[in-house]
Amino acid sequence: MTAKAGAPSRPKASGAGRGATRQTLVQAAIETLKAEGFTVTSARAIAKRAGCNQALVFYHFGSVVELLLAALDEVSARRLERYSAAVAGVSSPLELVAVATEVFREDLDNGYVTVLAEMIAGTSATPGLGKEVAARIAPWRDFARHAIDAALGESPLGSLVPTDELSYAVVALYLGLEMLSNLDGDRSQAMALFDHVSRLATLLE
Amino acid sequence: MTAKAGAPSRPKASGAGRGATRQTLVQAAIETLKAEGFTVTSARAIAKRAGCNQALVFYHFGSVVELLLAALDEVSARRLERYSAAVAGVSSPLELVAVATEVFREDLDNGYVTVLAEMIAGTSATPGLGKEVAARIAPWRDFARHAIDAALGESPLGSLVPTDELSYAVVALYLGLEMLSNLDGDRSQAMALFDHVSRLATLLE
DNA sequence: GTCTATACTTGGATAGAC
DNA sequence: GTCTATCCAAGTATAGAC
Repeated sequence: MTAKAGAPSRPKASGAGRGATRQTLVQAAIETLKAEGFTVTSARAIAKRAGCNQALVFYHFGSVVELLLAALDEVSARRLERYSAAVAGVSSPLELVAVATEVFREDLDNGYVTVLAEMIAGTSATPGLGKEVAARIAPWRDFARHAIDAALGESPLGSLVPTDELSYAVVALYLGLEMLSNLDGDRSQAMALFDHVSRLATLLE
Repeated sequence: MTAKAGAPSRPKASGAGRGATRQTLVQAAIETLKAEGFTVTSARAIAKRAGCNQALVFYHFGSVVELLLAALDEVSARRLERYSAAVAGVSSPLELVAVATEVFREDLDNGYVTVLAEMIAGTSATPGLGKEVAARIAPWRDFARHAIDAALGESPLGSLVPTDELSYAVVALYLGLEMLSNLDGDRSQAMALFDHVSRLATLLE
């Protein structure tokens, strides 16, 4: 076998191929979703941002929705990587809250969760999309559970609050806070909340 | 002056007029948003459900977005009325959680919060829509704060957790839970969470 | 106040040249 | 693999008859 990495003469409808144009389209899809929203994110809009032709969307991904799912995959992967790094040294609730506050700010600045929110928005428009999006959120919850376990450790709080349900609530709350903050462009309310939770965590130490 | 209730010879672009067709259109808009989602909720789709002509949307509301905002107004008013009635006799955290569980189930069954979620979704597509939607969420938060105040009463918990920030978190969490539950059509996770919060509230009594 | 008809725009998707 | 050209469907919005 040669070292050639499998020339995609017949490209798959989905998956994270490494072709240059593919990656450009995925990145352009992310930026369009963030800047314009689901309803405006058409094949033409994405292609324009990517500096290529509209037909390439269908050649590489088969449909616009497939490209959008690839974009969500990409964002999700990037964020999980970042979260994992940020949470690596955490061993107390106070530290975890500090990290959560920081990544929340990052997500808001970069519009990462907006991508997810827009995909959720489009869910009811496309049959079967809901299941796909839900599958891409599952790892976030797993991650949250893991981080909470690590932070609570042997503390008595761990038995009082089952991390299973707590992690689900955390993901829901995180999503809701991002959406509300985006709505009126005012993050101060969410930040005040993080602040207070941080103070509560201090009391626990 | 006659008893005639102000014949709308020149209809306003917004507002909750009482004309029969207006109300029919608003109701149809709500149902279309719930069943089809923001992206599919066009003037044509709404009119079809209302059993009238597409042009009437523009005659009565000026644009599709204005009609959608009127629909959100209507849903918000209905839900607040229902919430207020349900929460009237509540005087303890345990009772409040029970009521919250019940209205959450109702909202999910009837797709009320879906309407809000879809509007939030469409926010990035229409400039200025975000501010309008945010203004319509504000009363929900006021209501939550009021209900929490009433349930916590003089309890020491009231001073530990500022209801100002707690009410914001509750609205965000509620929104996030509805969205996640809708995504995969599985409400059991959210229900398990309500269950556990209820058990925690019991411990407080 | 409600309808039909229509002008105009945008988007998904495909065919075929290069 | 990328482009041009094109078809077709659907949407917003308006004009004008009734």
